[in-house]
Amino acid sequence: MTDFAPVEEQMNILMRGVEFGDEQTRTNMERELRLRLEESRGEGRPLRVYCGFDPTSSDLHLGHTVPLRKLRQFQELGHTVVFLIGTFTGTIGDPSDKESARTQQSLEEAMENARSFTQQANRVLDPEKTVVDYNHRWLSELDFGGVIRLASSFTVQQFLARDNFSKRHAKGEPIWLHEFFYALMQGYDAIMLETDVQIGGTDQLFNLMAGRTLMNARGMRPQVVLTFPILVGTDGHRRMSKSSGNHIGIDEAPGVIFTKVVNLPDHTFRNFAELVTRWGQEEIDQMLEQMEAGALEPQAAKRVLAQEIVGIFHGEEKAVQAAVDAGRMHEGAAPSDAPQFELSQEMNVLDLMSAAGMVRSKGEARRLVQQGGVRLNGETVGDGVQTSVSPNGGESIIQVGRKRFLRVVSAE
RNA sequence: GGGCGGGUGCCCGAGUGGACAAAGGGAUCUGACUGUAAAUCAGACGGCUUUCGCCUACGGUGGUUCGAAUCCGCCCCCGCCCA
Repeated sequence: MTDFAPVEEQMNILMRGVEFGDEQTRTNMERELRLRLEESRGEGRPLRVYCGFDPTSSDLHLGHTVPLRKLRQFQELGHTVVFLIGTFTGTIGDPSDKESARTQQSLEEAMENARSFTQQANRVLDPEKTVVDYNHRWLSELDFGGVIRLASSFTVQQFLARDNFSKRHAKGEPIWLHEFFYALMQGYDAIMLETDVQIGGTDQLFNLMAGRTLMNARGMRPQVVLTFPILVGTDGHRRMSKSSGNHIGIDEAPGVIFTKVVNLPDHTFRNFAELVTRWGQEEIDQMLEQMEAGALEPQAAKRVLAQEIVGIFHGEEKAVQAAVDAGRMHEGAAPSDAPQFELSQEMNVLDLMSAAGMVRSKGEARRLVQQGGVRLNGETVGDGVQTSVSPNGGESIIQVGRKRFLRVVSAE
């Protein structure tokens, strides 16, 4: 039998970073969680905690790591964590993201994505203590009568009250009927998993609450829900997501993550520091104060942040290297992880850029040269056709703009 | 089922027979400036091509026309209102 830490000690860790946007909800959830922890400790029974993830892409980004790290905390306190992959929900399309409201994937695609997804999640979770499950297992078994019974717990008004739907309704944008079922599906997940706690982003509050409603309707004890602030993307405003193209993937190269973090708008510092670093609150507040007072350059602060984030996913060594590379790039030198191209015959700069995949088309390469954006060994290329590189055994560096580098070496 | 309004490039959106690879904005990229940022300014922004030019593109398809994103037929899809 597991020995659990004192309840207040657990509460301290678990409630950190939790945000509901509503005081009453917070008070209620805090009370319910405390009660469950007390029971858990008394009975020596771990709580079942879950969070669902959409396998819409095969890569995890920093936004995903926020709930993952909370799951990790539950694991470390001895509770059972279910990493649920929305293999079925993914085939429906997520209404929280208007772009993907209609994109529906096949189960095969979802399973395929789920594989690398899980692998990446294991960098944050403790694989030994994680139960991985897939919701198509029960959702695809549900018959129409079952769906209707779930639906009968809600009114249309309840759904229309949801921000996401009411906005689209007001603007005359499509709201698909199947999107309503998304909440039902998530709620059904909670029922089937018999969860004690479900966590998610604040944008998921409605869905998590729907789970409570459904559990209640079934005579089950409603799950405790904990929600977390949304991590913004590299644009500094919209929620981080791959489809918005403002994501920072945890599987991206150290140098890429480092650069993306340093280039974040200053005002996102708190958001990132609180949600994706291992730093304590005091430490973060102190940095913010120093920045406020002008004692700490935001740029320098973001470099520290970048190194911390790279360190979390790639280790300290890579993080230091990324910082060094960033410095080199600033001076116009190629970073250590610059892609390499093996040249076997003399080529002009345009063909070379195109062959190496630095540009989408030769037209783009031509334009970049015209705009003075291409340098060969530090010298701006004036004519992409006249300037060529030959495989003479040495190394040449082609640079596009400030951050795209290519090492050209001779093929054997 | 009926009436009306729509479907345009990565996104939003103008364009209702030739001057349209298609206004404008956003996103993105390059240059200047700068804190490797933001803001600002300048330029670029379908593909091939040194240039001329050619090809592909305005929901789909078939027409009309010397010529269509623009007109006509059929089909698919969305919104609003009525039932």
